[in-house]
Amino acid sequence: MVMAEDLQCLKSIALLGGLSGQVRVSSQSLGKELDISPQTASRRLISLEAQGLITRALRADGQYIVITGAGGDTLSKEYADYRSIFEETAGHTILKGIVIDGLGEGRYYVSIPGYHRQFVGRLGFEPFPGTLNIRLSPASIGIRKKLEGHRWIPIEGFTADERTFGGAKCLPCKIGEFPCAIVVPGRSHYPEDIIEIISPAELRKELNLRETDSVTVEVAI
Amino acid sequence: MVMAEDLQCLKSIALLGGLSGQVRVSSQSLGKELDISPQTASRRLISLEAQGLITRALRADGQYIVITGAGGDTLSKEYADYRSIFEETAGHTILKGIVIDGLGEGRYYVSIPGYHRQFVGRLGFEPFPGTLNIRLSPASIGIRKKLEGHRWIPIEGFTADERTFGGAKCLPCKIGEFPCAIVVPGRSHYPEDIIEIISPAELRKELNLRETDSVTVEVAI
DNA sequence: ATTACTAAAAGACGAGTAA
DNA sequence: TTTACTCGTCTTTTAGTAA
Repeated sequence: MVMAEDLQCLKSIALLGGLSGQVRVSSQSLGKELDISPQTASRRLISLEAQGLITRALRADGQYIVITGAGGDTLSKEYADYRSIFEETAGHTILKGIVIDGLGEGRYYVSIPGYHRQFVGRLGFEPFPGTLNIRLSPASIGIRKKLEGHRWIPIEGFTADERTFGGAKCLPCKIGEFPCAIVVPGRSHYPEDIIEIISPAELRKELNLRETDSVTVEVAI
Repeated sequence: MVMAEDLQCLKSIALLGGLSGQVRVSSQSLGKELDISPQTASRRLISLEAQGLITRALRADGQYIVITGAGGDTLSKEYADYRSIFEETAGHTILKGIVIDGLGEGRYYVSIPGYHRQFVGRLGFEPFPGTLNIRLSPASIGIRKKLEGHRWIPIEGFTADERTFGGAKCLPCKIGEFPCAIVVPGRSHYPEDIIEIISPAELRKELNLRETDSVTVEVAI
């Protein structure tokens, strides 16, 4: 991983136009920009070059710098991070994670008529009796939080056979081409890194998913 | 200015959802994420809190962190930097700089009939006899480089009175509500931090500009 | 498991300097 | 003016430890 200071330095060069072509930079000018000494600035440039992030052409009056492909990639990744912090990806949000084994609870709940009826009526599909459990990647946990503000479909709680069944909420989504929904129980303190998916298809079979396989869930905005 | 490492740390918290609400972070998990020791991670969090960029609620099992408004602003500035590196601002590009005194050359050249005729014909306005010279800010120098790929309007060179006059190119733009054009001489090695503006209006007078006043030039894409 | 201290080790910084 | 070295200083890091 590129060190934070090097990245900061690379960004400055990019702002000066280093991605579009040669930029004249001196240790002093760069130092002023970043509030560091010219010596340190010089060292940073040497370091960036050693990492293959920039190429330098030294002249008497300074150095002409171009950001390499690798350097551009580095910046681009950083940019993607910021985009995922501030924007929802145009039109859809992506959650990534790995398949984990559920506790078999999903299978039980989905088959209870009081829930089943609501799933069919409000989601528009007949859920396969079972859920796909996904452990989200750290970054996806953050993205998932933003989904809280979306239009979740409520599943009402009810009483049957002298037992109370709690409410829940669903968010329609897709895995590959399969329509799905994220289901979150209403009250209980649900772990934030895990989501449960229901779908009319048996996703594990259809997508040939095993434990620890990675999956991508797409939520339309 | 926020230190590069602190910023990196703040970004990680944002990716985990710290902008939308509380995030549970431990020194260890953060350390793993950033490839630093838990001790250092702990120190970073303390530092971020001291700078008012996050608030922390310590519990036995870790700490619950929220990014403050100031923290969000910091990230937002960074995001803006990356946007200006990778995107052209939607619909228009902004160059900023300060007014500097020209050498009076502009006045001379604009009044030469061979040029004057072309300006009128190709730019659609009769230029005031004089140019506004602007020294671009460091960041704008980078942005200006991207403009190289735009559709510049050529001004042909010619010979008159046994003298050759070199070609140039123009890029229509606006300062405030005044239509203008950036003029760049064809051959000569023109300093990259300076642009020359022509306009039908006497901009210095109309906009009450004096030396070192800052100006914003808007180029439509 | 945590956080966060102290103290030793490592590493970065910038002044000075040469080219 | 530059770059980039050396070197002494100071900061940062991490191990160890306590709570």
